[in-house]
Amino acid sequence: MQTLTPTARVILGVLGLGPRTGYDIKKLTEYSTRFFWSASYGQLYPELHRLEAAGLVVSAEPAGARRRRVYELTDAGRDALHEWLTSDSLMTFDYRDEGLLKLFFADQLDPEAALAHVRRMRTQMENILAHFRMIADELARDREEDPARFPYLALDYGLAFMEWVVGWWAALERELQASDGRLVG
Amino acid sequence: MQTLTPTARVILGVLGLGPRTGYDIKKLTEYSTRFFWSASYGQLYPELHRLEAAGLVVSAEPAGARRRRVYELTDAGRDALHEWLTSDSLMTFDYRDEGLLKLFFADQLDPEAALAHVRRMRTQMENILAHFRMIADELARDREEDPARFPYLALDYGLAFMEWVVGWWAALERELQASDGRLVG
DNA sequence: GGGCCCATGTAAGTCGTTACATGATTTT
DNA sequence: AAAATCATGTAACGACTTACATGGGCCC
Repeated sequence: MQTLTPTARVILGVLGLGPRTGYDIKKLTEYSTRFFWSASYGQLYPELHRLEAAGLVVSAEPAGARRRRVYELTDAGRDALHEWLTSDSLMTFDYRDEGLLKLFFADQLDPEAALAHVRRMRTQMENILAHFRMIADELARDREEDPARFPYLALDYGLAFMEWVVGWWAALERELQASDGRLVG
Repeated sequence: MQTLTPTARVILGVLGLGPRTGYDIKKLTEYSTRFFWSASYGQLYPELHRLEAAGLVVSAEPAGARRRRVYELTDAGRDALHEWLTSDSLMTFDYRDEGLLKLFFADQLDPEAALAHVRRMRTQMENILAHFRMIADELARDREEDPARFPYLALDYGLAFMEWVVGWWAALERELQASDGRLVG
């Protein structure tokens, strides 16, 4: 059995929750896994076709006015999903942060410009955090009727992570401000 | 002036520190920015050619036995670098974490399998952290003669980040262990 | 009737990694 | 003499995003 492509992993995971259209999958990931695992239409639809050809999912076109194709897992698909979830091979862990790259080179800037960069970065991270909190608040409302547990843990990770990030940049900002102050005053 | 490609950003940043060969740039990033901004030969060499054609860098082939091409910034290149470092457009911030994706779907596993996943993830993150500490220790030795300041801040970020990550997974592991214990005992 | 959401798909372009090919020099 | 390191490059492949094309249904 060959390894699932990156996009196949989200697809199977989502279909494990129940039958969905490609559109449904996109919307769900947009709202939940997007921060740590996104999927775009350009990947999603072709991958659904490949998965069906490989026998891991089947689709049905329910009667109804609107053209739509609902996918669900086959037994083989469920096996592949379980195999992926429990396999202990190395898991993808990618991090790319342009703000950190600029910081790395900030010796090439004068102190005010470096401080300005740190401030910009702190602001940008605060915006992402604010967006996160909005989503968290929206989800908190449905939580009582939702039997799922782990999605909230993933959300907690995102929230706590962004809080940590904002804290790190804010602390650096204070530090640089203090040393700038000493130079000027 | 058009935006620099992702790889061009590291290249100009590194060349801002002084003349380097493509090989030098690779090695330096391998040891430092790799965690948050990597560069492979397949991107590096072609991009160096493009940057030279665009007039942002110039190369020289120094006399010597070994075939090598040393690049350095032109004035235009230095301008482009400064422009990038001080621009306030949105900075790339990508995060992809397969362990978190699996956690998101962990309601589909039985409690022991979910706990096993969390344990695996904690272990994997601990290994990355250990690798980080090794690099940090090596760098700490040269630090006294090194006038640079900001690269060490970026390293600190990486270290502190990985510590936070390990802490998060370890805490979750304890939590799940406790609730498993209640079910079993 | 207009605007929004549902819904599927493709094409083009960008970005990136891996593996390979090649060969010189230095170190052990 | 062998192994490691210096050094440059390309080809093939994989993954992803964006923009576009198309059209139906729902709600105000």
